[in-house]
Amino acid sequence: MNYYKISLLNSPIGSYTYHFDKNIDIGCKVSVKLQNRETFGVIIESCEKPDFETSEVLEVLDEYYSSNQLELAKFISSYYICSLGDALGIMVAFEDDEIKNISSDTKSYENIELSQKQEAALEFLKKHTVSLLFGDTGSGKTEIYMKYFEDILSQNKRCIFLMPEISLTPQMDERLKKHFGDEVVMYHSKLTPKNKKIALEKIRNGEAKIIAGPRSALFLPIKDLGLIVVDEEHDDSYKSSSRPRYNARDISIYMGQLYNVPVVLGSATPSLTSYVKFPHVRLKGGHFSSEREFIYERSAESLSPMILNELKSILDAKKQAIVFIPTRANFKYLVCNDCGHSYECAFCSIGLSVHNKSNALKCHYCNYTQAIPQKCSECGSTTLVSSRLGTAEAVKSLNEEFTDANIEQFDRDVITSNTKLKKALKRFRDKESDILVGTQMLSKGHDYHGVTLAVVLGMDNLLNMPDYRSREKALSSLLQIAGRSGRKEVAKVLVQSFNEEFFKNYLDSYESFLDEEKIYREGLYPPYKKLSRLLFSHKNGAKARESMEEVLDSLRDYNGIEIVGFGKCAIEKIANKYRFEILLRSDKSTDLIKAISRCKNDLCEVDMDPIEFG
DNA sequence: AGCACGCCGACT
DNA sequence: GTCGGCGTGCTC
Repeated sequence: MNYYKISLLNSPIGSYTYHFDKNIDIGCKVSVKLQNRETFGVIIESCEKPDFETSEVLEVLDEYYSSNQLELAKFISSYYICSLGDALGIMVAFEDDEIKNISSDTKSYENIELSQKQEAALEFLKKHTVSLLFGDTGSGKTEIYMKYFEDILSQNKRCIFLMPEISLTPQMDERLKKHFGDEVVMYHSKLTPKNKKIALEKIRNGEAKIIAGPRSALFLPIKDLGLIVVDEEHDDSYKSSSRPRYNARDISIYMGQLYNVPVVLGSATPSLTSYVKFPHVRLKGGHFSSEREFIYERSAESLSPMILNELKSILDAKKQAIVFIPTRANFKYLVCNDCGHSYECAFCSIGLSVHNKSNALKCHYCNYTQAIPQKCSECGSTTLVSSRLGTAEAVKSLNEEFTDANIEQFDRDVITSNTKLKKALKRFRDKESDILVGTQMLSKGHDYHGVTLAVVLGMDNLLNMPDYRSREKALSSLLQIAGRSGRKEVAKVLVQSFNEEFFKNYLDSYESFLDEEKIYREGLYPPYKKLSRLLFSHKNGAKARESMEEVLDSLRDYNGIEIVGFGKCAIEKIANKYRFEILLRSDKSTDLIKAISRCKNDLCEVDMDPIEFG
């Protein structure tokens, strides 16, 4: 009889021992019985007969995880401190199907003309195992990627092309498909089961040469990998916010070493971390040699007369504008003007957002919804005031102001599907709509050729977030939005902020910002220090606190780690669970990992290299 | 993570 | 009496 240590997929428990009469290869996916249910597991190693009773493996499937996948999973499980089963759970297994050897004869593509600068940049990327393509919006990063892809494809190898958000970039999709045809396969969670199956089959049999998608595209059954490109590498959506809380950008670097393939990170506003760690090549200026005029308005957030004036002249000239506001709904808060009572979610310590269209107060964390009250539930006063302008309200006001214009809301309350996204973008491109009012979604990789005015609100809210990256986040947001406009002609960017000095200093040179930010981070924050955040959440607040204190006590015995702070989270309660945290800092991630894996208890959730501090 | 087991309050 | 709430603890 053979005995095997088996990791249970998507289970937090460690590996268990099962037996089987025949030999099973390491990495095979099997089904096993656990308590009363059937679950999937992966053969990790064979072992001696243990001194307890074992169950039999129910079935050996024809799926398997490659040795590279197993090694990657082991790395993820140790670095992000999760079970091997959790790490393997984010991966898609290989199948024993035949690899179609589709003509390795070089397909001919429409020629991409690279400028000399682009050519030089490509040469730079090819010379380094990990490199950063630091190129302004419109400087032609995509052409460089595509040329690099052609090169890898001609060696009959595959490319992974990571993009920030699920299908948020139909333009990128079209562009790649136009050039590479069905050699490009998009893979993301929103695919229908049928399309998912088709995509996976192409990936498994090798027909897919460029596998494009969000962070999960990193873990697909790809053979003969030749290159990983991480576009918009600064984007926060590369960090997973559920277990395992991995960062796909960092995993890409690890995979580059594991698979011995080059990794290219690309961004117009690279993260300080990548800028410090990897050699970069700088591409300045856009194709359209456009200029942008930045205008500042020192004012609290509102659609001020100045903004309305600017928008009016754009509309009069039959041109287009985008308006950025980092807040959804009509307003973020509702407060009684008489007694000061503010409306909070019943289950989260978060203000409820005002959604006039559905006459609802909504919690953006747990989706709790209640009707908008007519009078204060505490004192009966009818003077309830809303604050913090949101996209829906801005659209409403602008519609009242400019009755002839077509103004569209562009956020995830309205753009709920890929189709709606494409349609909204098409209407804007065809000039059926004049102004787009949106959140971060506005800045995610779309080109708006006709836009000559970008209005940017709420930057001070971003800048004042209690987050060591708030400056980086605010400045990069502003630059990303500004980069969306004026792709053909001179454009204005109107920024409403009390922090003109900060933004003005760095707009022309993101690298000078990065260089100064280094000084601020030195000795305190990444990339110079490693951070880890331990989260404890439980319905019973006392329990969560006790659990935190227990871990805190044992952490004090470890050298090489610093306890930066502990206590209630900034958001004390989410979905009726009380939340406590410990923030740790160290020079070396190994010291953090060692201490945490020995001290953590079962309520403790580890967030290595955290980027959210709510 | 699931799922059973077990211990209390509410209802035919 | 039993149905079902969820708190606790185990799963090869």
